[in-house]
Amino acid sequence: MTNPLPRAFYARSAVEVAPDLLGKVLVREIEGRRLTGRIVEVEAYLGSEDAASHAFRGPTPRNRSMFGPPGHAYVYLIYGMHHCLNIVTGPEGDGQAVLIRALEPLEGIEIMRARRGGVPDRRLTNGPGKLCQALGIDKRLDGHDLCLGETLWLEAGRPPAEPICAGPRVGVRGDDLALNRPWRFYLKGNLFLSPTPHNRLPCQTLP
DNA sequence: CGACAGATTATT
DNA sequence: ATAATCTGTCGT
Repeated sequence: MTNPLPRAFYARSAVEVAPDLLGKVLVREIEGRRLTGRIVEVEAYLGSEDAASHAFRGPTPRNRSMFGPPGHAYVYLIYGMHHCLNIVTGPEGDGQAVLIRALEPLEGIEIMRARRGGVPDRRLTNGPGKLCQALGIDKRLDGHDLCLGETLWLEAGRPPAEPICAGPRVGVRGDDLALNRPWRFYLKGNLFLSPTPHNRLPCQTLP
């Protein structure tokens, strides 16, 4: 039996859901094998009010799942070669989502190593494109319902012991407001964070 | 329709 | 620093 997080968990603002996703377990079932990782870094994106969001200018063929119901996956191809996994949140039609930026590998590490070409374990899932490659996530999963408990879903984990930090989002462009919003959330000091310079900057610790 | 930037990564 | 090369946006 699987125990996916319920739709109600996702039916809130991305800015609320994002920090709550830290410590949750992402489960990918592929050919009967479980590949899982603990979520350690995320970024929240809103819709028409967030100049850094794919949803800022409204629906397109690529981002249409962002405008669907919460609790579904939004998977897109970036730079023509890497996939990124988002979790759709908020009310349907709003275009909110949370980007999963880094995982701490839990189960299926052997398979992740094979999929990632034998890089050191520290680099298996420490970036949005890397974790998709490690878990075999691509556009076929775009629009997938995460509340079914099939193929791809999320489960509750132990509440994180590490403090939660918030800072500016990585690699985004937009107006000053979008650049400065502290909507990147991560577990302080975790070894599997993405290799961004922000890791070394002082962070605002959430209560 | 052509140019170009991009929620990235591995390599030079 | 740069290449890999898919999408969307903006300008001609």
